[in-house]
Amino acid sequence: MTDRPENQADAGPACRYNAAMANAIEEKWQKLWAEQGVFRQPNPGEGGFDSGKPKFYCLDMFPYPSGSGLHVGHPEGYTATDILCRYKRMTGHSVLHPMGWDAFGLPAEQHAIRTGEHPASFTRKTIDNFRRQLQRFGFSYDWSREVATIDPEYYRWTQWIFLQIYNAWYDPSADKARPISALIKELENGTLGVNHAGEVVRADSRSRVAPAVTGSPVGVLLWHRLTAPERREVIDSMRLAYIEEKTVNWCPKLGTALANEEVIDGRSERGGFPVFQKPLRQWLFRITAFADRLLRDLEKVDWPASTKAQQAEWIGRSEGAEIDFEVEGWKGGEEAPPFLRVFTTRPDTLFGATYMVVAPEHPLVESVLEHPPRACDPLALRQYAEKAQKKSEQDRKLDKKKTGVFTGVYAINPATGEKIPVWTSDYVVMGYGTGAIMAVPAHDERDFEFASKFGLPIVDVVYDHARAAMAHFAARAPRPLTQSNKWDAALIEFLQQVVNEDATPERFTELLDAVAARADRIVRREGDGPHTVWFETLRSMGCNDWESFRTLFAERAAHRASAGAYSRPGYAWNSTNAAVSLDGLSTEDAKAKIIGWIESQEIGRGKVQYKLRDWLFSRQRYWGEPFPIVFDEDGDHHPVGEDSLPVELPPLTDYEPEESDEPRPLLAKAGGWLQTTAGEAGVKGLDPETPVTREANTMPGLAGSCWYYLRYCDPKNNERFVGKEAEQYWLGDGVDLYIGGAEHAVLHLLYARFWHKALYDLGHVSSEEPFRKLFHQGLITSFAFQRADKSLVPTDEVEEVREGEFSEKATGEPVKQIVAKMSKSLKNVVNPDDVIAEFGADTFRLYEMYMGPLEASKPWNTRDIGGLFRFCQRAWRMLIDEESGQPATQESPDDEVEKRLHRAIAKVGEDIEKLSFNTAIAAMIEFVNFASAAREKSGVLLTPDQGRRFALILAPFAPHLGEELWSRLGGGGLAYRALWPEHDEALLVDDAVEIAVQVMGKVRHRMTVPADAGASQVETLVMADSRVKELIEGKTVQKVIVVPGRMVNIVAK
RNA sequence: GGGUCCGUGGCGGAAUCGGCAGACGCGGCGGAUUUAAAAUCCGCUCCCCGGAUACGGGGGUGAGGGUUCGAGUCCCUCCGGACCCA
Repeated sequence: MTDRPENQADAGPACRYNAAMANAIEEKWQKLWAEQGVFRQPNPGEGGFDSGKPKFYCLDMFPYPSGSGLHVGHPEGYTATDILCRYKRMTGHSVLHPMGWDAFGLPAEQHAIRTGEHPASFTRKTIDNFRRQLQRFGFSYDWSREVATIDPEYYRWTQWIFLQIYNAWYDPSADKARPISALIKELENGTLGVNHAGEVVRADSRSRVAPAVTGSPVGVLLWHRLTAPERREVIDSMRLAYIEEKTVNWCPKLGTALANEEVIDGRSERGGFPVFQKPLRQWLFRITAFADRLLRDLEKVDWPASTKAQQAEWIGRSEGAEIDFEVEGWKGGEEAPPFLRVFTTRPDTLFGATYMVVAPEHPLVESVLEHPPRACDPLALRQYAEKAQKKSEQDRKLDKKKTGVFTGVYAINPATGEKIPVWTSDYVVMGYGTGAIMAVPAHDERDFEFASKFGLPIVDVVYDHARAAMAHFAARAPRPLTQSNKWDAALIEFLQQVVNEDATPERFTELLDAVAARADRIVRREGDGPHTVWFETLRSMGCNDWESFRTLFAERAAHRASAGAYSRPGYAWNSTNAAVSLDGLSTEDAKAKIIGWIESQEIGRGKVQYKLRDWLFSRQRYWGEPFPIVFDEDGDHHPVGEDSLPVELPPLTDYEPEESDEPRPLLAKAGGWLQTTAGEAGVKGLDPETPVTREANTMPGLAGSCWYYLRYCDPKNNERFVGKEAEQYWLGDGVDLYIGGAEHAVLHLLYARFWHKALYDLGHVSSEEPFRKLFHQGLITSFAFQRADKSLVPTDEVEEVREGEFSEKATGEPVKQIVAKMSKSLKNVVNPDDVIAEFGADTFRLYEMYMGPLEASKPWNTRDIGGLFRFCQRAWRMLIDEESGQPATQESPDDEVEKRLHRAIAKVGEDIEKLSFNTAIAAMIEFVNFASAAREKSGVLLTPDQGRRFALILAPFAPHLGEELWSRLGGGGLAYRALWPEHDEALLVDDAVEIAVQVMGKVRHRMTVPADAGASQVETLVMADSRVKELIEGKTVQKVIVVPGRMVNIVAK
């Protein structure tokens, strides 16, 4: 920046608003606000609380205090909420506007490994730096409510919430979480029973579905007959927080499990070390029990449509069916009945299931290996199954090259009665559905690839609109249409009819008859638009003559011919047996019909399935919340008593993960802490001397952020995670406005909603949804430069040759200016501290809000900041004499200035409510421009009162400048505490308005008419105008449309 | 491949319900101030044609079509981009 504006120089008048002054007044007011504690918002029951005011809870997303400090993206959302909060206070609200730190996480731990500095001390420093940076912006956070997830007094309650969830189960009949104690009671009194599979069932329920290969016969077992360990197992399996052996990506070198995104080609993203699949006992949250409510309740919240859509997509509700396929040629064990159960979202394609696939881990594979049928190659099968274990689930699903082995077993397709082979392949995984699928290669991409590779039949059972029509034509076209050499022209006539009418298959025969009736008039019209497209389609399917076309559909091979599966909805085809026919039905109707048939045959049932998985809650890290759980010598888990919380993190001497084949969390290094007694750990119900081992995993990063908005309501409470009264007051109907980035659209928001609902069910919070209104600020991007070959050039290697034209300094080659994310490599990262030093925080705030709509992603352009700095300067000059620093005002108000001021007040207030800050600022600029011009032309000044009112509407945006102007103009107290100025509606409208006069929709003339004139009066005035008469001379006026206050349109020919 | 959203001057962007397209800012051009520059202030600035004053005409919101007295805004097709999911 060589040509930086000289706003720092002390040249110019003594009292001009420049960077030095901006920084001085900003620091002055920040000090004063802090000294007077003006940002503190009391809770109900505390001194200074005003119960007469409506509440407004405005929340910023919990920042992670990274070592590199704030970037320009942080203050965007924070400035928006600050403006709104300041405005809400001025309009008489009690405003809760807190800030805190989501401070656990890997970076501090990695820093500890490098430097040996304790993650806590490092994190404290980054927090202090973040807080300093935020305070420099003048944000009005109530810092007395500051919380950090790493404070033992905070994570004490994170652990407490874990225990609430641990001690709860999901009661499907009540559709809510209830305490485990209630479950035990109902098992005791026989309302609930336990079946042989160890599942809790209603005592009176009877399953009509035949048992599957994986299940056991159903029968109700009385709770009282179970042994104590059996009972314990049943209870533990019902908890909302439960332990399960889960396969993870284990990296021995790093000594930790990795998320799927951290594994690339079987190696760790960091370091490139090999990663293996390893079963690990881990904690999971049963979020799937809440799937339906999490989906349903999206309707209750005011959130961006895209975010709702993403959550719904993530939850992934699909209505499908569970179907049992009879298995032949396989002598399973006594206990294993000869059925293969599958779940499918497309039961309507049942007729097209030409083979089945089971996961390599499926019990059928093991059974087959014990008694191999004749067609089975046991050696190959065993090898394949073992190899599959080593691949990650992600790789298995995505791998383009399909592999698999035939099990030698056949199943019967219940719809067609055909024998279909059962294969095993790693593209089917055990974790989803039943671990077995019916493969419909014509309508599923992966099945298609598999079938193509292994030569399995591919049979069409669904067609899109056009292919359905082709199939109809192939089967039913009368001879006159097909015998001539114009069969393709006739087909195209028919297709045109079908498409034009958007006809469903029911109408096909009728349309075909109509085409046949004029068979002699059909000509081939290749070369004219739509016809050509159809001809090309036919050729691409390899249909060069009538016979090949007819055969294609007769053999149900249209999808095979076009070398791709058709997986979208369409019309069922080729789906008829003696008992049921789906032909011609839309996919939706076909699903309903086939499910009805399946249920009537007692071979399956309709079933709702979710994509959502339970939340894996264990991490093998150090820098996270410890679990309030210990294990006894039998390996059974026990909760730490609530009065013994928090379970604090033990100090470690080093944070280096152990290189090991055996997954071992970092905390296992703290031997003295790990091995303890029940008494010392505070476990109830065990002999205090019982030796126990603490849970050495820690909670994941998203745990602390699941409830911070609750703690803010009552951050110092040490009796409860949040006081009841405070929670009800601030959160009775949820957070009023939650602003943060769209990158948290799924996980954080979904997990927080899940915790909130669990707490609601258990009676700890009063609302069902935590965040009533959500808003995402857009990304702040930056300009970057692109060479002709699309490679990017760092910003400092580019110069502007002419307006809007840039070239690379080294080569002189022209480069294109594009918008890209800020990145260190592109040298286009902006540091807020630098910008503040050069222009002040007020200018920074104004600039970010003026860039464009809050929700839009927009490029940072340093050049533009000067405009907002000049606005501050002009606003200052409008009211303050630049030489003396004294107010430059006059005694009596100018009418026009007063009118414009009212308009600005009204517009700014409205726009703040709409979060339309860019247009609010534009309105203030317009006012300042008007006042400057008035002074220039006629020496008119504002009165002190007008100046003060302007200072008040400026204050939410540029709080320091607002405060300074307010005080210099004699405002009493702080602008921060003042009331928003009133405006007079009567002054918002002019007596006369200029309207446009259109003739045939084109603006031809402008006229000034009274603002309150009615439509007929306006029409009379307009039609009497001489210019209008001129314009319509020689024409007949057919109609005159009057939009009062805007325009008149004369329809004349 | 699917979902969500978006295409308006040289740039960022305005434009309630379908009613004067381009508010406001940047940049650019011209002027004032200055020894000079910076800073500051004032004026002009969608494109084209004619008149050269305060005017008149034509075109124009990614492309093409449609609905309407009237479309940046609504509908259809296409092209391009962003984000999310796969």
